[in-house]
Amino acid sequence: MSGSEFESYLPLPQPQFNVLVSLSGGELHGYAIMQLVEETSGGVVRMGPATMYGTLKRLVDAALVEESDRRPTEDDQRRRYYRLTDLGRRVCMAEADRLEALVRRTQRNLRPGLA
Amino acid sequence: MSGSEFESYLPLPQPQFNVLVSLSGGELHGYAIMQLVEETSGGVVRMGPATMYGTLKRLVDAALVEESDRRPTEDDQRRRYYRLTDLGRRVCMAEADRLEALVRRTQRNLRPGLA
DNA sequence: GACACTATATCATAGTGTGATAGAGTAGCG
DNA sequence: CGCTACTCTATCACACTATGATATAGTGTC
Repeated sequence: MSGSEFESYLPLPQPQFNVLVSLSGGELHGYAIMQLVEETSGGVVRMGPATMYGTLKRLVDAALVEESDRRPTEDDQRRRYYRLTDLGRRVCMAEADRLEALVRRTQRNLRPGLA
Repeated sequence: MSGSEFESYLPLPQPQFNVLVSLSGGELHGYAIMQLVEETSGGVVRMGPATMYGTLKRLVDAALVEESDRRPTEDDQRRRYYRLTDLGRRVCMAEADRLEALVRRTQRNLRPGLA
């Protein structure tokens, strides 16, 4: 009837979706995610370390994200890199589709009739 | 630098956005919103009464939604109708724009490279 | 008038989100 | 070097949100 079999993960809490989207562009370490989320949202979405690392932990526990063992040598050794799992990629897309429908409905209802 | 002046309301908690989108199609009573959210999400998003009425209360307190004094005569008298305020309409659009950017980024990053 | 459903409402609790804070590694500089 | 500023991960304590369960009452139908 509906769509994918990932619905049990949906709707994704906002910080989790933000992190998944950030990682959709390639693997990153936590601090970089924090900065990226703030940057790409134009400063609207601010994610402090507590939100960041808590969210990351939940995503790893849910197997949507995994830690990469790769550590580029020229890197700061503290950095821990994370990447999407295949499941995470699919869930992220499913959530994006869900949100897209909401966005379209909003725009259809609200754009034409600006009082 | 950024966009609208509604950023202090963003990001909107998910249930609040769901309610605003539901009301973007016209005024509704609470029970109808509950059903509409579940229907339009294909059953993925389920909003029980506690979430519904709690969310509605917050939206009214924030002046994004207001109760309509109109009561269609043929109606069940218990029903209380709600509608978007002008502010609510703008905030809803701003949130939709924010989400649209995330959705696009996800699709751009994830659609092409389906392993 | 009994029964199923609609409709609003609240409580108690679980689960998330968040600022503050800590502490260690890194980089530059005098 | 020793100082300072910044990066990076991490956790605590608290506030806020979300939710299932439950209550109560109106509506419709047989």
